[in-house]
Amino acid sequence: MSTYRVEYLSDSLDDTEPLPELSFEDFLEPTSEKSSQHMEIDALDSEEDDGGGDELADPANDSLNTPQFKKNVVNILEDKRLNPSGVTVLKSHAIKVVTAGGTPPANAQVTDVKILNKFKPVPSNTLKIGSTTIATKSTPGTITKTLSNLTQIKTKDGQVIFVQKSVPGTQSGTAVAGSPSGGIRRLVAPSGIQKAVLSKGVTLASTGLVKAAVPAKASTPVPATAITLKGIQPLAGSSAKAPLSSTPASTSASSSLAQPAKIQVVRTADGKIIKINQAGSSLLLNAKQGTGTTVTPGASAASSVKLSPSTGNVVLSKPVGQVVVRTETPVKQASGSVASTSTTPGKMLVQSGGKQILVSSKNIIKLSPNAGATSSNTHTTGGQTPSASSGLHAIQLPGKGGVQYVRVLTNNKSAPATSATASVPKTMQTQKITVVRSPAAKSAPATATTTSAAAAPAVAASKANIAMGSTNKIVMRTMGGSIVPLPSMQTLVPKRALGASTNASKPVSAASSSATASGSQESPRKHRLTDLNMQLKQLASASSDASDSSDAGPEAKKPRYVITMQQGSQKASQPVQKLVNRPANVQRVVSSSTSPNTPKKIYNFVQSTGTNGVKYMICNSGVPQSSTSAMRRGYTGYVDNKLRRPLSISSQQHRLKQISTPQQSKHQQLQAQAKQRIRQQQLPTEQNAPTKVEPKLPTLPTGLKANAPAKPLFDILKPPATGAAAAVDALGGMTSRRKHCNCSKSQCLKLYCDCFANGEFCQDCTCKDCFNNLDYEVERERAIRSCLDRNPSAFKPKITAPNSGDMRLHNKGCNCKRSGCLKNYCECYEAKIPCTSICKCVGCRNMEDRPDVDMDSLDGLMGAKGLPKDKASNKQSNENRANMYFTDDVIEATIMCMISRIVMHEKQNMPVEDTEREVMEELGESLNQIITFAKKKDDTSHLDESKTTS
DNA sequence: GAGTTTGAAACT
DNA sequence: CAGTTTCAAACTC
Repeated sequence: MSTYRVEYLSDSLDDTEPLPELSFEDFLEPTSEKSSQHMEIDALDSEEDDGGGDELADPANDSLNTPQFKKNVVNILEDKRLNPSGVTVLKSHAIKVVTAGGTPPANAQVTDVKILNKFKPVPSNTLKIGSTTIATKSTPGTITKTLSNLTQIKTKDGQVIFVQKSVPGTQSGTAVAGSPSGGIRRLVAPSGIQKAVLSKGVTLASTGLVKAAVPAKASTPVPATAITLKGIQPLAGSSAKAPLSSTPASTSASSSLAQPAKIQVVRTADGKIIKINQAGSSLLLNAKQGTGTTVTPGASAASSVKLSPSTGNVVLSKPVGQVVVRTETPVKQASGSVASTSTTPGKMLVQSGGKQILVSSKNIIKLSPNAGATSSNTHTTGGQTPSASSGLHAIQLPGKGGVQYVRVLTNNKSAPATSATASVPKTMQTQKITVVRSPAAKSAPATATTTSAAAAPAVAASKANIAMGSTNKIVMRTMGGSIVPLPSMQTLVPKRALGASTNASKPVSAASSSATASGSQESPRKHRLTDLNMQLKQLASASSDASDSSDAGPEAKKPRYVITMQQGSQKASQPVQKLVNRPANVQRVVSSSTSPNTPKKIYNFVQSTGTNGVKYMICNSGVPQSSTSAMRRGYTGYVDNKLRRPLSISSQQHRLKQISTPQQSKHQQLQAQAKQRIRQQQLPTEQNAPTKVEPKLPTLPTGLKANAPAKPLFDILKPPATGAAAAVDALGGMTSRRKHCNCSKSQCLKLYCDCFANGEFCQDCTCKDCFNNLDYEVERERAIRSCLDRNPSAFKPKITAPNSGDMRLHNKGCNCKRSGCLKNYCECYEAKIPCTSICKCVGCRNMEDRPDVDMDSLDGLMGAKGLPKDKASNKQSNENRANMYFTDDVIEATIMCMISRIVMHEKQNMPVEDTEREVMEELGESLNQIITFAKKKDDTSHLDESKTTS
């Protein structure tokens, strides 16, 4: 397929990759109808389906290691936590609107309108349209007067900008300043106002024209008069253009355009289509760059829109229609959902063809399912609005939404421009907006989170996310320059034992007592980690390779701190222009070990796409593995191997493939490369036959590895194959799977097979008729799916710690009858955990206090020694104590401190080594503080207790 | 290494 | 959900 499908964070995407496709469904408000509608759309567009469409509906499939591209999801800034102060605008999404006519100051006056999902804060330089502040603090200009709904802002340099303020209950707050009369609206960028960013917007070509239709009156379906806005300047554009002649008399006083607008609004011959080409930095609507998705200036609509039905994504293969900015008088919709010309107050309605996108919240663009319900525009297929057929989109700027401009490309292709829209009655037409990341804006993808347009739930979730304010979110910029949202503490805390908290706690535990194995690390986190890892794989910087554990050899034994983080997104604080992608998402920070004796620890900063919103994962590995014996069914050491599940792997692989191989044509190539990689892996393994230890971390599907320039997190985390270190699992300190499977009848496609169960490809196994390899990926995927059908949790870890600090427990419990749970037949025993009440075993002897059972770790730190069945109740107190000091705030603060260091160093272009060192130092300091505090607290509490007792 | 035992997974 | 079968690892010799 020509279009890229992005399932994961766009950060990982190459700069050259187009922005993820957006479907209108993505913008729709979560409604029960969506799914159905979506499905319909998919069906309609099935021809364009990449073949992955069937998977869309099945969330579980995400985990599958399927070559298919399931989701055409564009993640846009979802789940991102923005730095309040930081500029969250993605450069790629940013569109600069330069008003014409102004006297260009030295600096090109570019007004950026930001439509950021969940991005609340607008940088000082940014102009908020809508209720939000228009004039940034930097702008010297002041609001001189207000015309009706328009506010005239005079910039310091004398430029005047008219901004229509949102009127409560109305769709005011138009980003575009216009003459009150409804004539030409001219945006004059105040000097202070720097940029208008369209997060999901349509790309404006440098030369492209932006046509603004100003309906004579609100609710007029068809803009009575189209107004062409000149002066839209691509980010890169420098030349200013004179205001369009077509524009009605502009009342706006702003005579001076900022600078010669590079962005040109081109009106097509018929006047319907406006092409906007982006000069280098501008956004492209089409997923593929250079495929004609970009709107080329000129009459002919250059951009094509593709609809990817299967995924629900519609790629706009057809020429991009005009972008019409309509400033309609607010009209209330009968139903909020239905897009009519009138938009609900505070909402922005974007109309394209017969489709409308309603931007309900500031950052949300919603497509009203019922295009034609109220507004005539909705169904106008080409007829009424020439643009409809041509893909003309009207954009209404709501009031306070803060969303200013939206580029919308109609999907002409998938649905015949006119007929399709009309034919599809009430179901919203699944036009999809392909947002192409501008080359300049590399970081944008990072912020965008992918959501499967096809999957209704996913859409809803995405919407929900979008709807949600980003206020709570914290976005940290990683060293790579990517924005890394911090996990919500809710997500982190509960499982912090595994995640960041685990890491944080580890040092403490080590200091206070014996280092506790983080064997309880939960699979979910690992999944996220793996997913992220996979996603980030391609981004890994070559430079970081040096620190790669795989290569480390001797280094592996050293205490190691690995910090992986995504890169590529712009810094939150930095202006859009400065955003630069960095190749490596995952970076490992090898701490100059403060103490050589400290256990190896790997910290991973990972942004996960998990629904829970966990963005960061900090995994501590390197806990001395206590268990040397391989565990049956893949349970080894502290962490069962099943943490590494095909689910995550598959999904990762899948995603990676999608990312790395935007085009399926590359798939085979990837496979070939992957195979070669496998061979290469095998070779060393064989050479190292004595240990014959596989890395505990699930071997990544080869396909995933193919494109990754840098090693994925897994690879990074992998202990060196050589030496005892090899046996240590980075994540859990587990020994790697000691044996290879010997399956003879299951073809290694059932959970009988440890390899399969662990999400690994068979490698160096003695199995027969093995299908657990890339050669039979289809079968493998089918098997995975089958397993998931039977048991959605089939690939989830069997042994987890319910809570941080909890002892690991078998989720299902064993069912032993004859072994007394004292042989490795017993999964509990094999995992070296005592049986619990969950178990159905008979004659269980796998109780507490078994010397051979390793119950250390946090439990040990807390004084908990194992958790027998009857003592499960005691866990709580221990947990409480464990959590006492590692509160969410503490953890988050620690993480933030570390990240802040990274950010700071990055800004200062400091050497990575220094950054690593300081980050580790920061961590150490934080831990020391925590420990100190904890000690004081304990002392105090003891004193209090003694007093009380006395 | 062959055979047995065992219990999870798969199936009915 | 329970019973049975299948399966591969664990175990024994």
